[in-house]
Amino acid sequence: MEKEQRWFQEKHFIEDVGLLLEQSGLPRMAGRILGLLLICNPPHQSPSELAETLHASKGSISTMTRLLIEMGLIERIAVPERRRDYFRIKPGAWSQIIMFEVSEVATGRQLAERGLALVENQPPELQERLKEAHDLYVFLEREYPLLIGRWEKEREKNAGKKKK
Amino acid sequence: MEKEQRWFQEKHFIEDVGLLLEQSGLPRMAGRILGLLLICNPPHQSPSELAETLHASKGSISTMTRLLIEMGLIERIAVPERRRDYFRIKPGAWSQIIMFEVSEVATGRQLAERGLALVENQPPELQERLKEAHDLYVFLEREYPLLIGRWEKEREKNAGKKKK
DNA sequence: TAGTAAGTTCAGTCAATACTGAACTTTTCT
DNA sequence: AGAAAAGTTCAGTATTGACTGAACTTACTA
Repeated sequence: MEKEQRWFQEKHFIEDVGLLLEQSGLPRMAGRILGLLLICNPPHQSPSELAETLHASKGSISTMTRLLIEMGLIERIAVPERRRDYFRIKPGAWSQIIMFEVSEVATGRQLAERGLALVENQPPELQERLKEAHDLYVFLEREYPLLIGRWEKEREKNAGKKKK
Repeated sequence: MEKEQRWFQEKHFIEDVGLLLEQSGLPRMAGRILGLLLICNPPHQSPSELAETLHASKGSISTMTRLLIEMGLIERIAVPERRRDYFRIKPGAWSQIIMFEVSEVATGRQLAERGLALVENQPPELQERLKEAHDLYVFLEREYPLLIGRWEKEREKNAGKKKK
C-alpha cells in the first residue's frame, strides 16, 4: 500500500531530525516533535495527537513542548472551534537554533580569556595555543550574527516575489 | 600559598573546557585533556602526566588521546632524549572544531531535502516551514567555510608582525 | 453540574555511555 | 636479558538524564 510506504519515510525523517538536533543538545523527543511539526498536515498538532503519532507518553510531550516553547522554537496557536491549544513551528525557529550556537561561542571566548590570564607569565610562543582559540571565538562572535543577519535580509527581500 | 591558588584556577579552567566541548559532543575527559594542553608548561605532556594531573585512569587517557588524534585536535611529538611519545595541541585545532559544525550543517541540508520530498504535494504555504530550514542550511553550507577561510587568511597575514 | 477527556507534574525506571581497573603488550633501563 | 615502567585493550561499573506511568489538575460536554 502506497500510504504505508509514505508513513515509513516520514517516521524515518522524524527520527533523523531527532538525531540531528540531539547533536545540538536537545532531548531526542524534542527533536522528534520538531520533525513531525515540519511535515504534518495540518501544520498544527495537539499534545494528544503528538503523543499518539510519536508513540510517546503524554508526560514527555508535555515536558518537551514546554521546553520548545521556552526556547522559542514552537508556539501555541488557538484554532477556531477547538478551545484546547495546538502547537506549530514558530517562523524563524531555524535561525533561533543557529543563534544558540552564537551564545556558545560567547562562552568559549570568555573561557579563553580566563585561560589567557593563567598563561600570562609564560613565553609568548606558549600563549599562542590559547590566542588562536581566543582569536577565533572573537572573530565568530562578531561575524556569525552578521552572517545570519545577511541571510534574514536576503530572505525578506525574496519574500515579495512568489517563487515558481 | 600562591601556588595552590593558581592550581585551583587551572583545575577550574580545565573542567570548564571539558564542559564546553561536551556541548559539541566530545566526552568530558577528552575536553579536559585539551584544556590541560592549552595551558600546561611545557606544552607537551606524556600519557602518564595527563593521567596523574587529571586524576584519570591510564585507560581513559589512552582511549581519549586516540580519539583526539583521529579528530585532528592533538598530535604526537617526539621529544629529544625521551623515546616515548608526548602529546600537544595541534595548530589549527580550533578551526578544526568549528569545521565539524560545518559537516553538521551539511547533514541538516540533506535531511531538509528529504523532508521537502515528503511535503511536495502539500500547499506551498505548508512547505514554507521546511523551505526556511533548507534555505538556511544551504546558505550556511556555502558561507560558513568562507567565513573560516577569511579568518585563517587574516590570521596568516598578522603572523608576520609580532604584536605588542 | 457531574462526568469525561485532555494536560501537567513528578517520582521512579531504563538505557546509553564515559570511565575505571585488571590483564596484557610494548618500551626502557641497568 | 630481566625487571620495571609505560601504554593499550576491554569487560564491567557507575552515572547521567530522558522517558514512562500514575496521581492530580484543568478544561470541555451532555
